[in-house]
Amino acid sequence: MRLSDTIEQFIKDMMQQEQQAEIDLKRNELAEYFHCAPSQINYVLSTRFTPDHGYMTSSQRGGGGYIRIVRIVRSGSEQLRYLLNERIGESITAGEVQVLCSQLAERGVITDKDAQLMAAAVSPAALSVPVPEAVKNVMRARIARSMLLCVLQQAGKREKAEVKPDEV
Amino acid sequence: MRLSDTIEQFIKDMMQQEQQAEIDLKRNELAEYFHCAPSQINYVLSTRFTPDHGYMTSSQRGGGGYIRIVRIVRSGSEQLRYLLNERIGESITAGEVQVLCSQLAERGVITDKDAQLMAAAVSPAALSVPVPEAVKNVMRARIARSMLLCVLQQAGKREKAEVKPDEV
DNA sequence: AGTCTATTGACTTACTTTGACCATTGATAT
DNA sequence: ATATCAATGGTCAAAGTAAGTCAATAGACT
Repeated sequence: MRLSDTIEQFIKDMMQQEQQAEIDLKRNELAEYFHCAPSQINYVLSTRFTPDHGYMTSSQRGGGGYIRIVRIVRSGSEQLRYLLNERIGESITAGEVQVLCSQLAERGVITDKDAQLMAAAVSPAALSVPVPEAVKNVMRARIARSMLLCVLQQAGKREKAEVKPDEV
Repeated sequence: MRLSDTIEQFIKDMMQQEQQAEIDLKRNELAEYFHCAPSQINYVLSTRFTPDHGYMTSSQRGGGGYIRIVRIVRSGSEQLRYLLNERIGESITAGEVQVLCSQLAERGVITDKDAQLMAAAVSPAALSVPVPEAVKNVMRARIARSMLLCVLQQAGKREKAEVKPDEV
């Protein structure tokens, strides 16, 4: 088995074992544990813990630094996943985003307010900068995806909070 | 946990506990208490108690000197207007937007979720397109303004519905 | 052989902590 | 009044810590 696979499994086991959808790692410690270059950890993250794989990562440098991996809960709305994986492609218009968000609101996946907020983020006014329209639409796709991913991740947190209310 | 974070929390707890929007500290005493260099206190102030974080600081040197930290108090709509008209200019970074949104959430102007949503809209991932960083920051300013305007309008609607006249 | 995946290491960027030196203030002595 | 001094706080750059990037190299699998 390749090292990358081992590290991937190690991290997943860790999350499994701790019943956590979120885990903090020390890049250097992990690297030392597996006797590899620290950047190997980044490789594993970027090839196996991406949003497409159902994970999001963030990190902090400097003293007390860390790498945080969050698993996006798999039970999110079907519609949301469809939008993320298929509907929104490389490029999308402001009008399309607006329609999609309204639909999400109608189905109760997000609030009306958030639908408006997301539409505002990709509105023509928001991107009024001398950049070709084609590029703007690529940005709209990324902005929309980034926000929907955020919603999906929050859905996971809420679920957990509701399922395990005491335990605090 | 980092020393900086510990000191930050210590100061906030102190203000919380005294129910005060204002507190006076002795730099040297604090530093001694935490066994650190006095300038560490300045570091904490300049990275965690800035106007963006909702605080202002002043100080006096010499015998009987002190450091004063004041929590800025503004109503939700005042805060939104301040951000729209003064704070967000032509250009802003992703990090700054993130701090400002957290602050709005902390003050209950928006939810934590919406703060994350807005931060996601201007995150590096959302704008990962081959465009100069300077241009991206101009776009961030416009996107943020567009979203905050949206929040302000929504707040206005609710106010009307709940019959809360001026305050704006 | 050629291509895709994995590994490594040199270099870069980000955040924190410390310390040497500077500036200001109030009290005290002349 | 003025000079001096002790008690504060401020600044800034260096050192320390930890993660990110990227391109060269190495393996693995057609």
